[in-house]
Amino acid sequence: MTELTRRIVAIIGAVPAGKVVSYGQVAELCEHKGSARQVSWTLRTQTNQYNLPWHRVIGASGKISLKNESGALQRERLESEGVEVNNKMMIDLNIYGWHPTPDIVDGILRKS
DNA sequence: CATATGACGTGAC
DNA sequence: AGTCACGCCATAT
Repeated sequence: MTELTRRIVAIIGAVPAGKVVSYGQVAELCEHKGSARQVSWTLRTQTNQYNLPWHRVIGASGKISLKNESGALQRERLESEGVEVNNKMMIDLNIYGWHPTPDIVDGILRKS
């Protein structure tokens, strides 16, 4: 696995329940701004092996990106931990967005 | 090596 | 707020 993938897994695994992050935000926290698509690729391929809280990752606009059944499942899992999702699959990032401080992020990346 | 493919992001309108 | 055209970048083929 590449260094970027390792970091993405570490960051996503550290998102607290009841909070959400965007794909691009995860990329930025990994010091790979602009690699949002790699975050989605990682989620699609590595989720099972690392038991990641994939449902806490959404689009930058606050909208759940998955469609149909997968999206419905993501919504259920989020609501079950207290995150409000409106009828347009949108989440208020001002309330549920995760904004770790740089030192926290540093610890996460260093520890893994 | 050339294209295609995304669970994306952003600016323009 | 919603659409669109690009830009982005690791993998896949």
